[in-house]
Amino acid sequence: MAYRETEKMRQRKAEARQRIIECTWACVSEGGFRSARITRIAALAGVATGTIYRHFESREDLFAEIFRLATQREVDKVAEALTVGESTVQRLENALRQFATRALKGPMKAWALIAEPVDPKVEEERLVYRKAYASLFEQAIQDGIAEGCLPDQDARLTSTCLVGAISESLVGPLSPTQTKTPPGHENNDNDLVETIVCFCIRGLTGTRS
Amino acid sequence: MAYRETEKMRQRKAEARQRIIECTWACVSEGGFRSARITRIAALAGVATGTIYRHFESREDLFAEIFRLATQREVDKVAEALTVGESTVQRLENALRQFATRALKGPMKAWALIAEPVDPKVEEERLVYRKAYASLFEQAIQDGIAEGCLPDQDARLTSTCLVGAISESLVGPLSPTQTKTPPGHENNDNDLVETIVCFCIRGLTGTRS
DNA sequence: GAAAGCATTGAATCAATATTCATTCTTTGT
DNA sequence: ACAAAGAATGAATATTGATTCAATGCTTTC
Repeated sequence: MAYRETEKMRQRKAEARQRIIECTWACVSEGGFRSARITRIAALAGVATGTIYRHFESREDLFAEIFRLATQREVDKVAEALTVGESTVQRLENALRQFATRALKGPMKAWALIAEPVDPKVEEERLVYRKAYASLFEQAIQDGIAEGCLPDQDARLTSTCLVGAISESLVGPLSPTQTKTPPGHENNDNDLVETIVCFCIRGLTGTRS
Repeated sequence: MAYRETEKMRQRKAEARQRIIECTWACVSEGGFRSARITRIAALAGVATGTIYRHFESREDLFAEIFRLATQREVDKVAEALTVGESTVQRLENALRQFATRALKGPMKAWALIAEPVDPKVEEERLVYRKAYASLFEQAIQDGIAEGCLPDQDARLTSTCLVGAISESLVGPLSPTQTKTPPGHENNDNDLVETIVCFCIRGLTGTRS
């Protein structure tokens, strides 16, 4: 026996894997999943196409992993936002605002994660993460109900409605075919976010606050 | 000159086209767009694959057409529901309920139209029709604002929120991987619909009605 | 019933990349 | 320095249905 995997090698491989992940995300951020070519990713990462397949089973698996990592970051941000605020309602508002604002800041990324047509394995991840968002909201809503600041409701369902309402109302603005704000509507984004948040909070609270 | 298209022929062609459309919709109703094979459609319609291409430019075009027809039916139903009811709010409730109820009645069809990952040309149609739904709601909301029974709001955006909230909360139940209601939850569907409608109406009105 | 023009057929072709794998290069332990 | 064990390479291959088109069959007109 003359070769055994050493720490140095393990690290080098990890770095390659990391580079592949980063370059894939770079490609996706630029044009979504569909247009991200393995050859391009390999070139960017400075490896051969074959090497990618030592690190990931298949293109779909690679994409699923990228999706998972990227979305987890977003979920974490929302979870974090959900801890900030005096009242439960404020915390929810904060989280919704965070979600929408971040999406509008990186439209192509958000589109890829929220609305781009993707292959089954990635779509599966998407469903998982939609549930993850919904679960975060669900918990907060249940807290709100317990505190008495939200009317009794099926928290699971209404949390899903929140996710749907935000996502849908962002799809138009995010859509890569019409990403540019028409002139004279520059700080529309703020109004957009506020209207969505307002709708959502009303949906939960049933008040005009 | 020995042949000119005659009425009889025109009709025969129209029938073939119609049959192709119906069989395509049958396939889609069964497994969505992705799994609808041209060969299968041709076989069902009793024509050769090549024939399909005299009636439609391409698979995508065929699908886009099928999507248009199917969705238009749904839009019409919603539009119709929107005319029934004493008050604007009741009419909106009615329309939302119609949308959700019909989707739950044909889960695979609804999934194909609302949530299945589809090719660009079909996705384009989907955007068009989401706007169509939103426009219907938008008009009603504006009426409501004018009448004073809805608070002032960006009708375009809140209508989009409605579409998003319903669609999203239906996606889970519709998803072809988990179409069966778990035992003991048989008439969940009604509660589901009512909760969604309630959320939406609250979102619009800001009251607990 | 014959010729001309269209429609239909479906096996063969195409297209577009993801994926493979024989070969080459690197690392490791003695 | 050498051999053993991996790792990396990237040109060649595989895949998968959609799409084409030469051959065949129907309709129509005279």
